[in-house]
Amino acid sequence: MNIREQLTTRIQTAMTLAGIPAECRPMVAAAKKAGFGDYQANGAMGAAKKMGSNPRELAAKIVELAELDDIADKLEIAGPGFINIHLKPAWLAECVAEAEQDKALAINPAAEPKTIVIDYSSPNLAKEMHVGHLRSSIIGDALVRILSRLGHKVIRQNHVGDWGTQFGMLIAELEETLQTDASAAMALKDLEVFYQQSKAHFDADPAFADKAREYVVKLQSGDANILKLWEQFKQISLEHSTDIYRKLNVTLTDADVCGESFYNDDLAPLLQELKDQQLAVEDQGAQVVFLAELADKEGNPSPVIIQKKGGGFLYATTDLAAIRYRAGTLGADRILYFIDARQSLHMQQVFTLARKAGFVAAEVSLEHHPFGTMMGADGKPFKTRSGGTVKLSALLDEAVERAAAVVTAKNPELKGADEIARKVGIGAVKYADLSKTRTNDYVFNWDTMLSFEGNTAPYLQYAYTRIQSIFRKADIDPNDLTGTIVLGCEQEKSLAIKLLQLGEVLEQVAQDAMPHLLCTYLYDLASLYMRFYEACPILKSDVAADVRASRLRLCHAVSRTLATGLDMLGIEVSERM
RNA sequence: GCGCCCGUAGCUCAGCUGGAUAGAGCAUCCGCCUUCUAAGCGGAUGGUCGCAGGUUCGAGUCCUGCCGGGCGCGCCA
Repeated sequence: MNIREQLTTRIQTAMTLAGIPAECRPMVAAAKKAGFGDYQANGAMGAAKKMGSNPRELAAKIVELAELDDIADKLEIAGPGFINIHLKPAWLAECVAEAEQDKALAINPAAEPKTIVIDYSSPNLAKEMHVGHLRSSIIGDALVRILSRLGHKVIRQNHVGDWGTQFGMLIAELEETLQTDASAAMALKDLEVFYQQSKAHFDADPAFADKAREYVVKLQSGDANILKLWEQFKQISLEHSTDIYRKLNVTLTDADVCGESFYNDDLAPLLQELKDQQLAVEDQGAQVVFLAELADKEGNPSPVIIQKKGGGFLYATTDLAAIRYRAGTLGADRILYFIDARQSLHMQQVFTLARKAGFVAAEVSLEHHPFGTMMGADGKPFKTRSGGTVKLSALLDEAVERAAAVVTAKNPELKGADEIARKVGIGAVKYADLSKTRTNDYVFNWDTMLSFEGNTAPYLQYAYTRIQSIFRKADIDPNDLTGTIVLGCEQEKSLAIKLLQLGEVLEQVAQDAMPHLLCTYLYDLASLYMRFYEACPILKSDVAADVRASRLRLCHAVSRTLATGLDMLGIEVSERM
């Protein structure tokens, strides 16, 4: 089901019959205003310009030739040559009825299913997850869910930081702690504290610092004892992350972890290949690739350091190994990176070099989908009151607490309030982020996100429960509804059209990795439902049985669409709230 | 210095391949509960789309310059 696609096909045909060149698109879009019909085709004006003819006359010709009798009531020409399309309520009703019954809500699966690798979350295991990991985790996970539902093969890659010099220090500290403390789990209960403790130890005690450095070397050379400690550390740190993912309702599991250490053995051969291709050259003792593709105005090429003076590798090296693995071994058609906008240059370098070195074929799409910084109310990066980094676990706990306060204040007798507060609180945090344009910075505000007014998760969740309440009241199973859907009034028709647009929206979200478009869609849908709810009684005694049945099916289509849409954003709904 | 991103209502944000009178929510004001959850709905007020040019039938959207803000720019990741 895709109204826009159907209209596009048919109007394109009419345009061809009218002698319009094929490169002129029909430009079909949902109507921008209530008075302009349901959909509009704006292609006549562009075509007329190209052909040097009169746009209104051309529009008239297209209207005359277009075969839309089965789906449209009338086509009108307005302004300089807009074609306004009024869809047939009976046809819309049929389509909605089909979607309401269909397991997949009549969403068209992707025409060509692809293998899509998604790199997201990727915390540093040396430390606790903090707010800086929030956006990548939830935006990336939303795309995982959406692309999966469209029928793509999605491979999650949690590129965790589990390697590097800091691990020498941490392992040395862990070893010492284990001599007095019984368990590693206890010692690493608070990763942040442990990190600071080791750092202080490292700075204060030269002997310890030497040991830390020695352990880095031992780790890299594969010393069994050191590796065992490292594994232990990794394991416990990963459990922290997994806890966060569960709390956040993010689908990542241990199976998706493919961290920096995974590529260790590949780094030296990779460098050798770059040297063999004469891409990497020695410069000031380091191995560097100069990319003319990213040169500045004066023609100075952009340098990428592949190997440090001392022989160590950098994250560019690891990222190159990773991208080659993803394109090659994993067989990706698209590789999506959900990484902070500040790393744009780095990503561009990696992409450019990966192509140049032949690590990634031209057909494979490499996409950095950057996002902005999370800001506090003061417009500066979000921090604790004392200026520290906000831990993700603390943030999520606070979200649930605040949601509990709001929920119990509104509805003191609510049963299962804890579970509902969890869904509302976590949903609010995620939705606040997902609903903003990804590339912009956004202002984090508890009151706004937990409000039941406006474009928020609680508003959408409430719309869903309101519908469930109707089904309870009527004592019916919404899956067993029968009867014909009839779109008798404007509110019902607008609602039906919106319901049928889910597929269009998902297609665009899948293409541009912009989940806020889905949020906007769901908010529009919920708003239209609320209007319908006010205007169209369902269970009242004076409502005829057939009207009641029709409206119940509409309700069901809306509740399924809301639940499915929110699920694709990783947000849960409740039967009551 | 160079590069990338951003600048839309008092605040938070939309605005899709250039399209019709630039839209929501909050806040402010006015209405609507003997009626399916008023956690809602309807209405009003509020704009030199940072500034100046340009491209064209048409620019918030594309191009150039400027102003203002953020971020990045070879041995951290």
